Amino acid sequence: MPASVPTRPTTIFCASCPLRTLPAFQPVTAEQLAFIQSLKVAEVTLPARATIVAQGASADRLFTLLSGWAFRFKTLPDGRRQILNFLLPGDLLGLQAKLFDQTDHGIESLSDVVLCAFSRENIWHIFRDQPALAFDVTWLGAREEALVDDGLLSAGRRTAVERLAALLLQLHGRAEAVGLRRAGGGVALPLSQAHLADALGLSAVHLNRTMQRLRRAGIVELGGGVLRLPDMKAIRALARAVAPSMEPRPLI
Amino acid sequence: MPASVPTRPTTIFCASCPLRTLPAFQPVTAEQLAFIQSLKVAEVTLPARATIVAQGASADRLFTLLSGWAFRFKTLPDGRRQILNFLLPGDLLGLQAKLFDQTDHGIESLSDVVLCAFSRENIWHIFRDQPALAFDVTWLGAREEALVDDGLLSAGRRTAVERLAALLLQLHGRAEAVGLRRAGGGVALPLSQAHLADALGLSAVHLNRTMQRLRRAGIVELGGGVLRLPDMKAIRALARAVAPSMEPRPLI
DNA sequence: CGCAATCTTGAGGAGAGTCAAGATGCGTGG
DNA sequence: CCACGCATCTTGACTCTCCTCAAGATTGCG
Repeated sequence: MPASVPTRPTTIFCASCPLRTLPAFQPVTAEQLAFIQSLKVAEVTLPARATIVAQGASADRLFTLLSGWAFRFKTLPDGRRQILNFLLPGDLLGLQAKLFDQTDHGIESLSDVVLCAFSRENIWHIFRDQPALAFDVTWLGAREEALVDDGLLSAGRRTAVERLAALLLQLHGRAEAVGLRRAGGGVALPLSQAHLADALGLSAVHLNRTMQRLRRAGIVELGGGVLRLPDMKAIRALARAVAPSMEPRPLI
Repeated sequence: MPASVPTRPTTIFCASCPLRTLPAFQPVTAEQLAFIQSLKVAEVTLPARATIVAQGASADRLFTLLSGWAFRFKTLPDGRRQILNFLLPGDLLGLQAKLFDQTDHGIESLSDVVLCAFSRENIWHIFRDQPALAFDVTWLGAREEALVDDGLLSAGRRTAVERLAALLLQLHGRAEAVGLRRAGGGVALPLSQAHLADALGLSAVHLNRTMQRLRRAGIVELGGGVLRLPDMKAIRALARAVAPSMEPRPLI
């Protein structure tokens, strides 16, 4: 896994950003769009399993995930790993790393990813020149915290089945919102069971058994990188989750 | 527990805010100080165990905790509760509630608290008129997320002893930083064991037994609302925690 | 002085972890 | 085209951490 991030020249213009056409994202003014374009210093393509931000490293850049999946994680000295949350297209990466000069978590790609890179100084320009966009940065940070909050509720107080149901439900909804719906009614989900286990605070073995319970109950179909939830009502009841708000969100 | 928040006129001027004298907080310019003062619409005093923000409610205000302790939490429909993080003087409350128009977590006081209240619109004024302060708001939000990240690492991957050690270490450090040091070398800690259990994803019974292990090992002394950590080296090793950065932080 | 919340202790059980082995799938190269 | 190797998934057996239920001891406070 390369610790440094190769770059190549920008190839996608924000004005024709494929994400912006999705209803999940708020519209922006022409001026804001031009500003965002001016922030973008590079486009970065990485394969699956690449280190995007190393744990403990200082990040010199901030990214928006254009396509693909990634996750934030922490590891303890003896190797135990906790996945903090998953990152999907449109999500902001490295805000903490940027603000604190050092991260105590890493970010790794799950699939091939394309990232829009913003330089360190540019972040400050947002706050200075574009208060509405600065507000959006804060909003995206708060949304990420809300995801981690839910993960903590899961790890702390939900049973294994509830945790898995809640996570699959969340990922299904998020993937759908960014246009990852598949023909058969499912969504692409490039996670191994080991990833799910590390996200939920379970062992891989126990996660596997829990998954089979949901499968045999006809609530989850997962295989070949595709997730289908045939019984949304049942899985929502299991997760004891409230339907997440589907309001359009900012995209920077 | 009152769901609404009584107010009384402002009595403490930001210029003479007792928190600002602490080295834990960044200095501000006279102009910023005046701006912050202009944001403050009220000062709120609440007793222990009061609801500051109800779970599921929309928050019309943002607060800075001036004195006392509070915590953010989520509950499942059947009553299981997870404490997300603890709030100490200088911390910002209700940012998520403000940004999302509705919270799925509640905030409750642990001790008598005094809050500085900012109105909903004023938050926007910060972004429009004071980019440096807006940046600080984002910073405080990211810091809160870092705390939740650590809580998730604990709940997901640390053993009961490690979790407790990590939390007590964190709270000890934070309390010290805001001047809650006591004569005997400890810090005030107004938490019941039930609170610690709910923060760590443990049952109250198991937390009690875990606490006794740390006590008998001479690593923790907790009683009468005072926490002492006689063997910092041992508890840090147990928690497998890195020493948190002690850089001055923003105060709004 | 007495109630209520909190803390403590015991006993038994269940959920989840560990260890270990085998099955399945897949990309690569001979 | 098949064989090999590696990663992932699956299953079984056993263990142990942590939970639940239940009863008592302490403490603080009106």
